[in-house]
Amino acid sequence: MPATFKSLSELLEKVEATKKRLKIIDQTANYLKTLGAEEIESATNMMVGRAFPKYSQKTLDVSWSTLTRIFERISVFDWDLFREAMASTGDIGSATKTVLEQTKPKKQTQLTQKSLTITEVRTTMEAIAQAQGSGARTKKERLITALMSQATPVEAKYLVKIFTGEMRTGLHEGLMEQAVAQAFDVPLQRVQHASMVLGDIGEVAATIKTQGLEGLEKAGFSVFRPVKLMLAQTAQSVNEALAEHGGKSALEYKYDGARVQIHKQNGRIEIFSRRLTDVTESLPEIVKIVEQNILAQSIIVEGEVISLDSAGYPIAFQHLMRRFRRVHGISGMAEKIPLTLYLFDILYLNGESLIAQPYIQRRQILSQIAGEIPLTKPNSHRPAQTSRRFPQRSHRRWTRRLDGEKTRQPIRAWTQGQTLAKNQNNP
DNA sequence: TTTAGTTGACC
DNA sequence: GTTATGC
DNA sequence: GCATAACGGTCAACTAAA
Repeated sequence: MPATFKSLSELLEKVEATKKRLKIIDQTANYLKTLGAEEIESATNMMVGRAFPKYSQKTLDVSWSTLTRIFERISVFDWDLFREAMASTGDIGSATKTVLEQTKPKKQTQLTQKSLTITEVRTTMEAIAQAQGSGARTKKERLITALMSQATPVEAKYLVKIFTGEMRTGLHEGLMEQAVAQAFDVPLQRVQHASMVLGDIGEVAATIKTQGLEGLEKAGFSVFRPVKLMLAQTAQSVNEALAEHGGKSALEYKYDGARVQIHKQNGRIEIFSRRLTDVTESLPEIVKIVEQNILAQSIIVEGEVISLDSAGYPIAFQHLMRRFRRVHGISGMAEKIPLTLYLFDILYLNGESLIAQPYIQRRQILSQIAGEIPLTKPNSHRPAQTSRRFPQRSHRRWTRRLDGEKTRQPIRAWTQGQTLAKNQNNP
């Protein structure tokens, strides 16, 4: 029997009620066990506040403003009560529930009405994401209205939370990985690895559900499926970071640009942003650079895209931003704001994952396959001198805006000081 | 055709 | 990206 | 101590309204 959205809402109510992480994991794990193969990916993503898998390019394009109009239409929305509830909980979803509980809907809801299933909610959300072009707003609103009028106040609360992307239940992706591991009695490390290479924890849950531990062990990088990135952590000082690494550290300059993940196979190239958005179309010259330089058959590399002005200095980040996600006037802007790529890591090469390889090894392989593409500049000092010699503060300088006006704001320049990425696989 | 409002995304 | 907060 | 939630500033796309 398909799981109801009500069951998911009730689980999240229990999760929200506690701050104890072990309890959250326990309750979530027990709930995951009750789900079927066809709904577990949707449910898992909804629980962590996503309508779709992390790697998915779909967006709902719905937020609080749209929801407000809808609630005004389907019920007598008590704004004083809403404000009061917002003040006490600070949570839009909770406030919505409070209001809906105390207001009578305009339309009579049938007591015998069949309750929403998780799969139905996903299907409607697909349709909402699909609605584009003229009349899209109306269509989205109609679909949301249909969903909301079938929902109880508690369900509406979590629909709102998913729409706005603000869950505030304490059940975040890290805990969900633990819950999945516990529910299916598989090693946490396996789950975490699969979550990284598959780019989505919901997909991991579905894989285990249908293929068991065996399926999990088979999970590996797949070209054109964006990978969950390893994020850097900041330290108070260079010495603190060096200590964290336990003796062996590599230092590189961190460029104030945009991080990209580049996939290539059989001549096809795709570029993803930090949040796994496909930005290939916006960056034609980066595609060209990769095409001309990286000859490997299949590859996943990471780099930083920055823009240099005519004098060879990097421009301020806000100018660079105008290139990303742009779909109009790309070639014109490409002339005004030309982009440069610096590579800093390689995750996958010709069918082999490289993340278990030490940093030195990966860097070596990267330099061999990069062609003329520069790598991020490494530190060249000896360890004893590192702390003293490596730049620890931003270089500040004046820059010119693209329109020629001189800006008064100093910008973060070429070197931003040390940032030492703690590599979970190779500390 | 222009302007305003909304949304999402990057650091 | 930075800062605040709760285990 | 650690991980995450919550926040800020800026920009472009998109749809609806003027």
